[in-house]
Amino acid sequence: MTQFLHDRLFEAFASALAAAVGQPVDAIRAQVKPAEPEHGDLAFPTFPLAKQLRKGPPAIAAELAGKLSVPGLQVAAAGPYVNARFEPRAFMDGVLSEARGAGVGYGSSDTGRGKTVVIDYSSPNIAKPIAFHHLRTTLIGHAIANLYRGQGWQVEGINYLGDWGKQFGLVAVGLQEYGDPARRGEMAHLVDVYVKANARAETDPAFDAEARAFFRKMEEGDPEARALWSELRETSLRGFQPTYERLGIRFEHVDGESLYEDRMDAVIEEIARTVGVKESEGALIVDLPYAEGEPPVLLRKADGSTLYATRDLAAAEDRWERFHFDRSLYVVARDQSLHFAQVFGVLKAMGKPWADRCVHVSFGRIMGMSTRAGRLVLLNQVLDEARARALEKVKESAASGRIHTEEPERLAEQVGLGAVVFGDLKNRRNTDYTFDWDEVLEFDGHTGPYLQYAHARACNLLKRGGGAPARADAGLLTLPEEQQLARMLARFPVQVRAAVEQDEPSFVARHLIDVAVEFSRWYTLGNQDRDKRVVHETDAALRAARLALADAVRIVLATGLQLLGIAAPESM
RNA sequence: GCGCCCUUAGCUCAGUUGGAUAGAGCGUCGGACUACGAAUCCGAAGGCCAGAGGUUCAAAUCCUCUAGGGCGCGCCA
Repeated sequence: MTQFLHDRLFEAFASALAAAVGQPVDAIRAQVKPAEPEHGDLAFPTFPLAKQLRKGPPAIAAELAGKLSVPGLQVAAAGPYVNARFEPRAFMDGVLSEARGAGVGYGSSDTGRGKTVVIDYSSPNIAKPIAFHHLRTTLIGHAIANLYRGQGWQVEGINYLGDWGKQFGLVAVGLQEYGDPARRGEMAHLVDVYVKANARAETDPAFDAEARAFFRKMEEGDPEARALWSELRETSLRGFQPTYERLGIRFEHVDGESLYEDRMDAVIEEIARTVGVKESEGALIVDLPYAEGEPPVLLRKADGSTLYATRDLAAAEDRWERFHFDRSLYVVARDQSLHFAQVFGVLKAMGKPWADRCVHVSFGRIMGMSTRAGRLVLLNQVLDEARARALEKVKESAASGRIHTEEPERLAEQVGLGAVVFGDLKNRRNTDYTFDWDEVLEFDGHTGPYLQYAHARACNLLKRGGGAPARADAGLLTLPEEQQLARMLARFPVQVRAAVEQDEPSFVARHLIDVAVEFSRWYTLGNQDRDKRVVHETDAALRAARLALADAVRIVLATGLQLLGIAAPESM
């Protein structure tokens, strides 16, 4: 567990404190906090001890600080706190060798070796519009998959298509009414028809009944209905593919609810046998005692067709049989938390020992989406707009001679998507965040392009300085900015681990900002003071040391961006 | 009506699971480039952490209530 430099120093401090206090390390560990920068790196408040020892916190802190002697740490009391500062030279040396020794991928570990995680993400409903809000499950799921892979997990990413259900009936029936034969193979056309059919069904019960009838025919295996279903599914999949490609997403599996149509009876039978089902108002339900007042789970409608809860139950079992997972994640909007509580509750009631390995990784809504003429904003529109805006910037930079690029279009794509992707992932996944077209496409401030820019500058420094030095004297890096930067670099693996543990990519996103801020500050010192330039003009040893630090920054930024699914161009 | 989640600077969000004077971006105002790349950096103004109680040595953080908002609640997914 204590594999990274920061972990080792933390543990050393905690165990020394534990010994001095005479308490178990576990209890002490929870008390050790990050310190305010001016006080060092780690802090231990003595208030809880004060009560037990009946002494004042400052006295205890002073006494403890006097007792502690830990290699690599400078321990000092400050009021009621015992603070530890990482011994600068050794710490800097440790950070540089750890990060540069690991290279891109720094922060990875093998803690997940032999373990399997199933991740259900993106999972669009076929024949429904792919709007901007699909971005969240897609990007969060992708980042989580990358994070688990980095810790050695076997990742089974599943794009679980909503390719079964009444909406197909709606589109099928809608095609007769609103379809344009010439546009039959177009995804946009399907969306068009779906939107119209959906609106029609709201007010026209006869139309709605037709759609239901069509879906029932699908379930019964009617060849004509199945042929149309198959065609619509193909059209949709073709329509999604370019979006996944530009985001760099590939799924291990593309499944669909349709996969389980012939397992419905078996699942219902098993539930009937283990949990018990009953009929209510013509429908088949399972009434769980798990929570008073919670609504029952519907397994089968009065007309005999099944519901998505039934299919999710079958899917969960299937995933267990296929992967014997240690965790099974469902990256789905929080709107559906009741649904997953029900599905997991049924699995538990069925006696599935793996039921508690299933986790609903929920995320909040994107508010205020109906900007621009009250229409749904399509995902590709946003990505295209981002690329177009980035292209303007790229052209400006090229015109002013700041960059040279052979492929401005490609760079614009990388930067534009970087802005959109980071704009989403920087938010904690559970917050409902407000969509603001201008903010998502913003390239100034702490954004995706800010990280990419910092990375490009680090790359450029290495280019100017003749590459990353093989050896460097860490003792020469004595500027406060350099120390602060080293701190941020050392915390990167800790943040990555936390991100995996809590399925929270924003931890990585926000930490990268901290790294880039410290790097930019350090870098800019050289504008005023040539002696503080990274590529020092006269002192070769200092230049090597600073280039080594820039190299470590480059590694952390590249690694973090890769985890988030954002490109890291070397020049921009 | 019942359940879940929110409310922190003008706006958008952090706040390491209870610890030191509450932080950042945008916006506003003022500075720094014939450049180790200004998509950058520095400074300033801006907060009764929705409100009221409570627990604690210590509360933005935990508990209760109130107000405001979002979402869900058997034949959609």
